[in-house]
Amino acid sequence: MSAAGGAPTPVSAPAPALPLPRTAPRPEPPVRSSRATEIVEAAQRLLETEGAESLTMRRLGEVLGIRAPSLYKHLPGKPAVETALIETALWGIGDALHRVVDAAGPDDVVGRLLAEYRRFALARPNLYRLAAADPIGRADLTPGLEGWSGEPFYRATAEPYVAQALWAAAHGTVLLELSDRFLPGSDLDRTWAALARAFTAHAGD
Amino acid sequence: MSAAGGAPTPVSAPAPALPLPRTAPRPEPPVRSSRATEIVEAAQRLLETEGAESLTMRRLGEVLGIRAPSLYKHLPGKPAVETALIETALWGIGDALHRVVDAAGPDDVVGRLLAEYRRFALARPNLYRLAAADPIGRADLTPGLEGWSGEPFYRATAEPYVAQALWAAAHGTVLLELSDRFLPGSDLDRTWAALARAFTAHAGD
DNA sequence: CCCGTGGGCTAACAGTGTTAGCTACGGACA
DNA sequence: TGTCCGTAGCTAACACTGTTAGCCCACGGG
Repeated sequence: MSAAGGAPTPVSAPAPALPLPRTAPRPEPPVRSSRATEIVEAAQRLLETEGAESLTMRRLGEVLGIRAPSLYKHLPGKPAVETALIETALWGIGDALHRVVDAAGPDDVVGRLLAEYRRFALARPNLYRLAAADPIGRADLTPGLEGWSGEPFYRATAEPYVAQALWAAAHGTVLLELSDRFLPGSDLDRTWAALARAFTAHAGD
Repeated sequence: MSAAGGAPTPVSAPAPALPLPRTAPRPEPPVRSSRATEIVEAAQRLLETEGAESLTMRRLGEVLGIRAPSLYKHLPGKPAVETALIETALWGIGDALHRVVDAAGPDDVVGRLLAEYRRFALARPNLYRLAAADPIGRADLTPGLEGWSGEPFYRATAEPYVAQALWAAAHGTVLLELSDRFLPGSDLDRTWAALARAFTAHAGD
C-alpha cells in the first residue's frame, strides 16, 4: 500500500507535515447516571421518529412521563442532550468505519468507506443532521472522540490532506442527499461512484 | 467546452443520462416593494454582523426603527426573510462562479472554481450557513435559481455526476472550514488543493 | 368632504429553554 | 424508633421567540 503498489494509492501529493493520530485508541464513553442514560435514549428515539423540531424539553419530558423542569435534575440543559446525541453519532460512525477499514483489503477501500458512511447517515438522517449542525460544542465533547471517528479516512488514504478532503466530500454529499438538494431525477448512486472514482488511483486509465 | 476538448477532461465515466440544463439563463429576481428590499438588506447586515441568533424579528425591527409586527406589513414572516437571504446567496455564488468559468481558460478550471467558491463562503460565513441549513424552502425559491447557481460545476467538469460530486465536496469542505471542524493545525490550503487534485485529470502522472 | 389604504402601533397568545422553590419518598445513622 | 438528608418529582414564573388581532393616523383621489 505504499507508493507504486497496488490499488488505492491516491493522488500523489507533496510532503505531508501534520501531527496526526494514526491509530488513536477508542475514547472512553462518559459515565452517566442511569436516568440520564434513559433520557438520552428517549431523546434519540424522539429525534429520529418525530424530527428535530419535536426535540423539545417539554416533549422529551412527556415521552418519559415527566415534566420538563425535572429533566434538569439529571442533565444541565438542552445543549447537554444534544451533545450526548452527537457523541452517539460519532461513536456509531467511528465504529462502523473502523470496522470497514479493518475488514476490507486495500481493494477499493475508498469506495467501501464512502458506502458505509452514506449508509450510516441515511439510516439516521436526523441524528446526522444534528451532528452536522454548525456550532459543535467542541469543549464538551469527549476528548479524542472527534479525531478517532474520522480516523478511518486517514487509514484509507494514507495522506492526511487527501483524507480531510475525502471526509469533507463525503460529509457534503451526505448533507445534500439528506436535504434532497440534488437535481430531481439524479441517480445518487452515480454521484457517489463519481466521488469514489475521483479519490481512487487512476492506474488503469 | 464539448467532450474531447483540451485539458480538464475529468475521470472517465460511463454513459451520462440525465436531463441537465447546460446553459440555463439567469433567472429574474423577484420584484419586491422598496420597503421590503430595505428590510431584506437590513436583515443581511444584521446576519453578517451579529450572527444568526441575532436575526430575530424584534431585533430586525429595531435596526429599522420599527416594531416587529410592522414587518408583517411588508413580508409574510420570518421564513420569507430567510428565503430572500438564501436567494441573495445563490445569486452571488452563481454570478461569481459563472464569471470564473467564463474568464478562465480550461487550464485548472476546477481549481479556480473551488477557490472562488471558498472565497465567497468565507467572506459571508453566516449567509452561507443559512443557505446551507437543511430544509430549504424550495417551493418559495425563484424557479431555476438553484440550478443556475450550481451550473458552473457542470460547465467545468463536462460530466454531470462528477459535477454533482465536485459541488457536494466543495460544499462539505466549506462547511467544515466554517465550523472549524478540521484538525487543529491543519493547513486548509492543502486540503483544498487535495480536493482540486482529486477532481482534475491525471494525464501527467 | 369622505373614504380607503398604507404603514405604523400596542396587546396578546402560544411556544421555547430555564430557574426558584416547594414537597414527598426512601435509605442511613444515632 | 426517630431524625435527617439527598433524590427526584412538582408548580409558578421569567425572558425570549414568531405571529395575529385590532386600533390609529396621515395621505391621496374621487
